[in-house]
Formats: sequence, C-alpha cells, structure tokens
Amino acid sequence: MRLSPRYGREVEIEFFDRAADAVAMELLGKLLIRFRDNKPLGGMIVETEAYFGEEDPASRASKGGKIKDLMYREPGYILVYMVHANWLLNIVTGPSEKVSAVLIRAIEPMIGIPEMMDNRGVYEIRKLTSGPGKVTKALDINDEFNRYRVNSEDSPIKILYYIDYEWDEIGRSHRIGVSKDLEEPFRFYIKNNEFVSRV
DNA sequence: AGGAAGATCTACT
DNA sequence: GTAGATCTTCCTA
Repeated sequence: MRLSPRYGREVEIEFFDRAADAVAMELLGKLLIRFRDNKPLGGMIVETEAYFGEEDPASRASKGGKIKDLMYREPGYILVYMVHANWLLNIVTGPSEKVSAVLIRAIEPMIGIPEMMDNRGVYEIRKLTSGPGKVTKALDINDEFNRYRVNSEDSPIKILYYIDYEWDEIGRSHRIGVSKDLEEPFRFYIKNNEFVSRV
C-alpha cells in the first residue's frame, strides 16, 4: 500500500465505466465522503461486491422492477435500495452497453466519527460501519440519493483517491448473503483490515 | 396475500 | 464463530 499520487482528487467518471469487478477491486482504499449540511462524514472503503446484468442471478438486473431500471443508467449514478430493512449503497458501473454495479459493504471510519456514532446509536468503532446497512445508517443515506451521480457538482457523495493497494493486499471471496451466487467470487476486501464485515 | 431480498442484533454453544 | 427473530419494501400471483 502507498499513498495515491492523486491523493485527495476526485475519481474520474471514466473510472466507473468499466466492468463491476474491476471497479469493485479498485474502489478499495478510496475515500467515501458524504456531505451533510456541508459537514463531511465517511472514511476509506475496505469492502465491496460486484453485481452484473441479467445473467447474474443475485443482481437486481435479473429481477425486474424499478431497481433494475435504475441500474441501467450511466456509470457513476448512486443506486440505493432496501434489503431486509436496510438501505444498501451501490454505484452503477459499466461498460455503458452492459449493466453492472458495485455494492459498498464496509468503510473504515475516519471523518465525523462522533456524528456517525450518533446516527447509528452505536459507540463501538469496530461495529460502526462494518456492513452495508451500517454504512448507510452511519452516513444517513437513503433512496433519495438515487438522483445523484458521484462526480456531479451537487452530489452529496464523493469518491476520492487515497491509498493504492497491491493485488496481494486484497482478499477475495464469494458474495455474502446471496441465495444464488455465481461460480466466480466477487467480493473484495482489504486484508487484515479490522473494519471489514467479516473475514 | 405471500414471500423473497446484497442484513443486523442478540444470545448463546 | 453460528442460530434464530426481526427489520421494510416491492414484485408476482
């Protein structure tokens, strides 16, 4: 791992216009910032999952309904929907002619920790954002965010360069909680990071 | 009306 | 670490 040469800069929109697994892997080590009333909340992304199109049985694209339609928008769009009473934060990826998306499963809390703790009603740092439903609750994110695109001026969510990880510092496993998974594992996480939802 | 859905919390072997 | 109850929304019959 090393500090990214682009540290602090916003990730370009082209970054998201690639297959979900590549984006999911490279999103690790990026900063996820959510601005609430001009105050930043967030931290470093430490766990993600890739979801694909209609051929992926675990993907919303294979299920129909309005979430599917939202998934067909341009790369970089925020995609939030509810599962088991939890909002889950995704970012639409590409390439443009093929649908896919990346689920943000966990971040390492860094910015606005007291506020995030209040949002969650949890004051133990390791339990604060170590799961997709925990992340959205800590960052106060819901389906109203579906109208934003991460690189647009008015977006309350931003993705910034921070740390670059090497391939051997990244762990891989099957996606968590899905009833019908693909053969290839599509969950990515930073090894030895204590804020992943599980090892 | 019924059931599934990328989850979380609690309470323990 | 796992087991079971429970959370809410929306799709399909």
